[in-house]
Amino acid sequence: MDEVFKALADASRRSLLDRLHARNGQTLNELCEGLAMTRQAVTKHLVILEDANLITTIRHGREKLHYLNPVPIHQIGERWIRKFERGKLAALSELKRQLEKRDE
Amino acid sequence: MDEVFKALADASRRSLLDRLHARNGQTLNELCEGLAMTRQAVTKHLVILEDANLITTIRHGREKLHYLNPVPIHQIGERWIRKFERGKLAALSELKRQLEKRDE
DNA sequence: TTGACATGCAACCATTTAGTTGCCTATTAT
DNA sequence: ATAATAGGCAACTAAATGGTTGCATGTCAA
Repeated sequence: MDEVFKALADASRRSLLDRLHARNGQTLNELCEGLAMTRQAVTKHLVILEDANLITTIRHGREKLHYLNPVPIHQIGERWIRKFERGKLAALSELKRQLEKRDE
Repeated sequence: MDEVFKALADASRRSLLDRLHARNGQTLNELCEGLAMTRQAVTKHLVILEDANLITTIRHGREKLHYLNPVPIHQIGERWIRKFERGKLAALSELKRQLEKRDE
């Protein structure tokens, strides 16, 4: 879980996930196109994404295809985000109450 | 948005958010209790969380109370997580198809 | 079979990050 | 008034991070 959060912390990596979301199964070179970064830098990002299980790769001859794995993202939504959303309204009204109390 | 992802990338900071979720409105010293970290380290984490708008603070005499702001977390769920969940089933079946194709 | 293409590996570098220590300031309680 | 308490500021450090360059390897096409 920590690996996933760390992987998502970088804007370049999130953008790579966006690209794969737009078109799944791209090669390394395809993912490099238009980025202000060397191929090796992109490779490193992809390795981090793969270690976090956010993408899966398949060698196809001399090319490597990258596929999005949406499961970890979903899990973050389920196990983390939702927990905070449950208490959302309660937390906000509590905050409001305290803010008003400050001016007494 | 980037600030929020960066803020969430650290396990200590996520744990601080958890603590506030369990009990809102804690002081700095309360948040330090039981942590293997100096008070100053915790302060730094709290500043990062505050800059990312994940918490709000109120000075109350000589103490500083910390309140959770669930809005940015909710936004990540809305603007980011959900986007990937939409294509989830499609992506998985596509992945399955490709994995099977590999063995041809 | 040989050249071009797609990717991998490793060493190196600058910056950011997470943490520390030491000292200072403001508020409260005795 | 003064001691204890709650927190703030700044300088420093070690390790992690994001990037580079140079070279090596494996695969495909002419």
